[in-house]
Amino acid sequence: MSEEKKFFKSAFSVDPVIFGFDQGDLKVLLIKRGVQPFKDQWALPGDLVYPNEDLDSAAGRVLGELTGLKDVYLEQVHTFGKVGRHPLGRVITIAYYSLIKIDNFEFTPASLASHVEWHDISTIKELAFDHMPILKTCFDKLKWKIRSYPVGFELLPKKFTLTELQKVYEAILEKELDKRNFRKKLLSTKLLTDLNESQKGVSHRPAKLYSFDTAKYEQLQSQGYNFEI
Amino acid sequence: MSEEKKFFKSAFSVDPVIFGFDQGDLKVLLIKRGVQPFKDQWALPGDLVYPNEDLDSAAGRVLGELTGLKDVYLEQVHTFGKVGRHPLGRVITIAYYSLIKIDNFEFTPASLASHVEWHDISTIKELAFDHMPILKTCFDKLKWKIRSYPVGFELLPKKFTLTELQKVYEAILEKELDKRNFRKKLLSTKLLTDLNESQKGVSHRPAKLYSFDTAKYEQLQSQGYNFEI
DNA sequence: TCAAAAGTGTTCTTATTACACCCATGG
DNA sequence: CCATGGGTGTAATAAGAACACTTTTGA
Repeated sequence: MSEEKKFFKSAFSVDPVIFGFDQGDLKVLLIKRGVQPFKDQWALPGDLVYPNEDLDSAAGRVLGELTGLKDVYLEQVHTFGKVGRHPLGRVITIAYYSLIKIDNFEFTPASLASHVEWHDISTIKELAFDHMPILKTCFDKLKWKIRSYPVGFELLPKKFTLTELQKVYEAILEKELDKRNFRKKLLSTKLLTDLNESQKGVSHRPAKLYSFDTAKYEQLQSQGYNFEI
Repeated sequence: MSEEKKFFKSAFSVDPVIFGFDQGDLKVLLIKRGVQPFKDQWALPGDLVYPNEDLDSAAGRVLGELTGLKDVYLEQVHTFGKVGRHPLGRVITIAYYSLIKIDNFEFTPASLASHVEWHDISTIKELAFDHMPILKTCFDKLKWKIRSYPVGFELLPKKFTLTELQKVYEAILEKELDKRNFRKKLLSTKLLTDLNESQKGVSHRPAKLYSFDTAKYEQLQSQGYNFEI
């Protein structure tokens, strides 16, 4: 046991990559660091995990403190643990990504205190620590995920139009999709509920609103159904 | 900094799930624990990560100590960190899976010392710690991986027959595949080199031997090619 | 009446599935 | 000459890709 003491001198953190969607662009929530190391640089909003705290809970806590949101989509991606990646000691970090509905987002006191901002993912060129590769890994995972699971909806309000949904896919996959094929595919899943409502106040033909039928998806999934785009 | 001291009291381990393939069955390398906790129970061959050791290196080291092999296929899968998952303190573990060619496998002194055995994956019902869910998570990842990347070859000798390869896929995917369609698909990738050699000493028509063209795969992949089964 | 985005089907091409018989070898 | 696994092709079906015009609304 005393032999093992030397091992118990490490810490670990969680680093959630928080994705949002607005105006046709995929956004990432970053904080501007107020303290050393990497003072005044943009970083992912990570935190150390408490000794009595589960990893997923820690990621959820960081997310809640920052956004005021509970019960959002959160998924572990990869653990980064290079020796020397953190100036304070041996700290490995477990990366998560989260999908949130930006319109629900409220700045909490904690997030007002420091600088917290949405950044268009395509404009992020430099981050503190090893946060650039973490961001890339999480984005790649999201790219894969959205083709096999219906997670795109997590970025949209409950009621959305098909064009909005298509723009989510286009922003994440970084390529344009054919409107007719996209609609055909999505509607053929039978997982979109036509709400018989329309957009209001747009100066063009108003689009129909849909919602995603989570219950039906879960029921189909339990029977072996796979959502594929 | 003293405030942060309380965080630096944790340890982390790596737990590689080592897959092998023999006689048509997918195998996992397990050790029988010689010490408490979980003495005399089967477990994944994990170890604590040294303070000055990278995570991937640690997983490679454990693998090398146990099997005598270097440079084998190794991939990080997921990090398990529930409070209380380890009796000695806060220990989170980073799970890896590895694919090795069983015919290269040699017991090293380290592995002779303790009990080390290949177990047919379908027969494993109970493991020490939280190693059952770790095993399941790694197996699920391998199932996914083999459909999108040519990793099945890692489990076979350099020269193999198409039937052997098919059996690898069937063992991992846990379902039977059509012989003609499987061969058509694999040969259409143009990534198998026909060695113009045949099996020797089998009491039936001898099968042709193939090898996987890694260089060609990497070249195609860099041009955006996706291997899909 | 104009601008802007919504909505809608068909054809062509490609990939997937299902399926049965002859072949080469060792015993 | 028998038992064993190796090796091969085609037809039917399903999925994916390409493509252009009409509709509805607010200004």
